[in-house]
Amino acid sequence: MNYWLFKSEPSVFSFEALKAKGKAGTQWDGVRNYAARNNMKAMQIGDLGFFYHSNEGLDIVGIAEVCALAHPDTSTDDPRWECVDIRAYKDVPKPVTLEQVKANPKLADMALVRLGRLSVQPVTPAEWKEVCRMADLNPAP
DNA sequence: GCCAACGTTGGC
DNA sequence: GCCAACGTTGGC
Repeated sequence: MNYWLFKSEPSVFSFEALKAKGKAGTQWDGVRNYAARNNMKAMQIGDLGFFYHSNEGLDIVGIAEVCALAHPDTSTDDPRWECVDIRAYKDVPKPVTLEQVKANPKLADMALVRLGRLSVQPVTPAEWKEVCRMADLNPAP
């Protein structure tokens, strides 16, 4: 099991929108960045990822579950781009803001802080546990 | 709305 | 293969 973080602008696709997709979830399309794509290719069914709202909110609002392995992104003809499918796993009881993440020394190396623009990021088990603790999600899934 | 950071593109 | 120009992202 690996942990990840998915970024999305809520005005384009929010966690609420993901929940509305139900168990089938949706393909996480539109990613046009090699590092982000490589992260998706490394994902396995059942992997979990934080769902982060960028631009508005600036907080981790929920957890998503990978429900299909990387496959061609149907939103483009370019065969380089692949994506996984994700579905909503659960809300976090208390959203964790970027400000809180930045203020926590344990999370100083998180990609969210260091690689601000990467849209699909890996999260270490230690970071996962810490953010879950901050979100009042005990035990961490 | 601005601007910094950074990834990608394309000319050489 | 380098590097300058450009476009996009995302925090503020």
